[in-house]
Amino acid sequence: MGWQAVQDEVRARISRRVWKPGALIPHEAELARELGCARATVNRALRGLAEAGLLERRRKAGTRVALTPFRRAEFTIPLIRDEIEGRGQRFGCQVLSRVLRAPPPEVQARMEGGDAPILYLAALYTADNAPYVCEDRWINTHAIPAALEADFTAISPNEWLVREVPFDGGDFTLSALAADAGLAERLDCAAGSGLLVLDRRTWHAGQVITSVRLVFHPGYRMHSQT
Amino acid sequence: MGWQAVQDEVRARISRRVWKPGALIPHEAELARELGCARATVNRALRGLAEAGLLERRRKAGTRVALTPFRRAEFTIPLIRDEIEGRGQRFGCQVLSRVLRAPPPEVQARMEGGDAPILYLAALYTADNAPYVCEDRWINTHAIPAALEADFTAISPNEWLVREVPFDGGDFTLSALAADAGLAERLDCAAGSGLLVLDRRTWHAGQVITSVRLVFHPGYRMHSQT
DNA sequence: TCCTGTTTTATGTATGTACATAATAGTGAG
DNA sequence: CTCACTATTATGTACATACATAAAACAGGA
Repeated sequence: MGWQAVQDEVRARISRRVWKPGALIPHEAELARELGCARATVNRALRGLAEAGLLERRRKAGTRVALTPFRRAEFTIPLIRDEIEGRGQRFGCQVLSRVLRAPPPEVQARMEGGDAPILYLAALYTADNAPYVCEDRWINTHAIPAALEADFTAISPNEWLVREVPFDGGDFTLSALAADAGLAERLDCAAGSGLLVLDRRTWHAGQVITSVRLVFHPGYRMHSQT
Repeated sequence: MGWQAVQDEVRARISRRVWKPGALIPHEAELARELGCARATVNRALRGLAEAGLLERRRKAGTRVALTPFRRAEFTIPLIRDEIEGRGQRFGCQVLSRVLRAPPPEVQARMEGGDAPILYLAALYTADNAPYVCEDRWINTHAIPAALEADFTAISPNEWLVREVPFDGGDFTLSALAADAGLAERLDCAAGSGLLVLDRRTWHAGQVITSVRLVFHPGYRMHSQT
């Protein structure tokens, strides 16, 4: 029995409630004997299920079925160009604004960089010329001076950064917003529409490289499976 | 060198661009020799980084640094009670409605169950008596007849289902909505507020068990890190 | 040139063994 | 009874070895 088969068997037993939520399951050595494989194989299978949140494991205490499984969800952050072209539509990007300016207080807080002027970019991404998502981006020009020279009409800010700048992590939040007059115009939608908002920060070597807010067109959805 | 140390070393080399995006990295056996450990250890480390999206691996072709890392994001679906009590607020749940009725077409499509009447529940979750999130839930009573007898005043629908019903997967979408008059009243907010919406489906044995829409109070945010 | 079948190679998986580690369970002294 | 120490035990990790598998690279023939 390979580790995938062991996983399937364990999943099935949990699903059929042979092993109930919160219950202790047999230890690795016993499962290995029962299923006719090495303990390493069982370990591989159970470790995977624990990472998926289906099991909870502790040394000596053993392995038990999670009380609330499927709480962890994974989704892939959209690469806007791929998302649009993947549906057979034509991708477009217009840079609406590009200035050096002092960030507003909430951006200062997010970027932890004080009130020195940094690069601000406003862009609109379109699918078949229809507004798809608008982007407000702040770039830490102290960490990335090259951003001052980059030509963001030839390549989108996001693609330039991904290509040119190393980074090693980030965080983001999802929220909702009602379209004010300015957003309604940029996204060509009714004022007051509910809009999905993604705020993202990207890090490298302990510094915030860039902070970006994406406001999606009305009706946009993010999907995920568990 | 343990597998964690190997991971750290590889992360560092990617971060410092010793290995650039898209580039091939040395194969496992060579890394094992260089770092002074067994191939299995290197395999464990690299497999983890590939799962995290930092590397791309293919048999025979080798391992290369991902062009767009950090596209995968994981977050934990909130357990409403925990989320509220975790902030030191008082959790509350009122069931506003509970009827057997034919689901509207979009719910029929989501539940793949036709137009036979099923159980509909509307509830409001509160934090310190302030509306926190409102829930519209449909329960497949053919799969879960016990739901017809359950007392959802003593326990929230969500908690009852998690406790009583086995399930083995689900999916969800995140979107945004402008509050209409009804939602504004339920959530005690201004009509037209932008609201975050989570639509979730839960499966067991090939059937949709329950479909639920959560509409969060204005200003609600979901967080994640990569 | 193009197709086809063969070789080569890097990753993927399985196994037995050994030891490390964390945390429970048990023991004994006070 | 309580505290401190010890033994036990299930998981965690490391390693050497072996074989499986996918896919690129190569060779040979039409």
